[in-house]
Parts: sequence; structure tokens; C-alpha cells
Amino acid sequence: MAKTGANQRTGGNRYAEPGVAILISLAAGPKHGYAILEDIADFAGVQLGPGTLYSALARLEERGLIAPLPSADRRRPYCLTMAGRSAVQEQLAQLQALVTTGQQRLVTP
Amino acid sequence: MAKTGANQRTGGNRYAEPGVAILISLAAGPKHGYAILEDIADFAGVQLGPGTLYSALARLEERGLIAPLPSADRRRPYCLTMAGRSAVQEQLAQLQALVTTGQQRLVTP
DNA sequence: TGTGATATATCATCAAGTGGAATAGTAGAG
DNA sequence: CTCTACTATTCCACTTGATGATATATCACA
Repeated sequence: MAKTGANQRTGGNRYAEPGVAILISLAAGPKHGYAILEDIADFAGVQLGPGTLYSALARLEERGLIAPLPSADRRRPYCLTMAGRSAVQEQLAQLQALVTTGQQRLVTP
Repeated sequence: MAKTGANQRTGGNRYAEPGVAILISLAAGPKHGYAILEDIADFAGVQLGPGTLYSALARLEERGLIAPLPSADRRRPYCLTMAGRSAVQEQLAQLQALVTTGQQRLVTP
């Protein structure tokens, strides 16, 4: 396990759980798992393992935040539901508030 | 267990894990656990349980992101280390990037 | 004295994050 | 035509860590 060195002992790398990243990825339009993987690696600089991705997708679907589309090829595309869209908005707002507070505090100790 | 109803089956409410919130709280100056609890409830609107708080503190200390100060009274104050300060900055920057991307995508589908 | 707020420690439980391995289809090189 | 590499998903075992409950101790104050 983990010969990378960059992220060796994970479990501590929960900067932001994959859920939000996936929702953000789908906010740009429907995608299938593998494409989401690449998209996230691109915009967040984090390479998710397949287990992480697909288990998160299952959870998200279970919660009604994303919905499966009819699959062409061997791909299983998903799209954001309205609930999902609301959820991202809400989470982003919360995160933004957190970030703003944090940055204020870092400059005004 | 959980008769609250407001947050009954948690495990799904990881908008942002307590670690960042604690670091942000300490960014405003040294505090002891209980004070951090109140501070976070104030600026993040999240009431952490004692288990969550103190276990997170232990982890953060173990990783060298916070350091214990000599305890007066029965309080155990902590302060942010330099590594901790860097870590918050980094995480906040990452979160900010995530939020920005997310918000762009929500308006430009 | 006893009641409630302050403050911390410890515990068991469980969700979920994680990487690796297995599987399978597809496309291009040779 | 076949070998190989890439695309794509599924399954699995392991580990973190978040969480609420509970226990404990001190202090203020009526």
C-alpha cells in the first residue's frame, strides 16, 4: 500500500470529502464515473481511487442528490438532481463562510 | 442514542470536518476546549459533542498542528503551531478554489 | 448544601473513505 | 487476427475518525 509518498497515510486527507467534489463535477453537466474521476483530478488536483468514487456515487444516489441516466456503452452516467443542486449550493455557501472567517482570523490574530 | 431528531443518524453530515473548524478557532488566539466548542457553535453554527472535540484536538496535537499551553485552572488551552497555521492556510486555499469552481459551474452549466 | 454551568476524559459504535484487485469491453498496433 | 493498453465499473478488506453518551471534577451562587 502507498508507495506514493505524497499522500501515504491517508485518512487524514479529508480536506473536503469526495461528495462535494462529485456534485461540483456533475454541476457542469452529466458525466459517468470515470469522467468524473478525471474531472476532479483536474479541477481539485485529487486523484480519487475507484472505490472512493463509486461508493460515493452510490451514497449520493441513495440520498437523491444525483440520478442515473440511461447508460450507453458500458458507461453509467449520472446527473445532478434538483435536490443535489440545492445541496451543493448550500454546502458551498457554508464552506465559503468558513473560508471567509478563517481568512479573516489569519490576518487579524 | 439520538432522540434529538435534528441530526439523528449522522455520519452523513460531513460538510466540513471538525479539524478545520478547530484550527480556524485557534487562529483567533489560544483557547481551551470548551471555549473552542462555543466559538465553533458561534461562527459555524455547529454544536460539536465533547467526544468529537477532544478526539479531534488529540489528533491535531499528534500531528503537530496545535500545541498545548501550560494549563491554568482546570483548563487545557491550545495554540496553533506554525505548521498548523500553514495547514489552515493551505486548506482554506483549497476550499476556496473548490467553492469558486463550484459556484462558477452552478451558474454556467 | 445542592444545583447548574464549566471543563475534560473515555468509550463503543458505525459510516464512510480508501486503495487494490478483479472484471470486461474497446480500440489501435503489429 | 491477436496482443496490449486504455476505458470503465464492481467488489472487497481495512482503517479513520466522527459522534453521542457517560463519567468525573471544579466552581459560582443562592
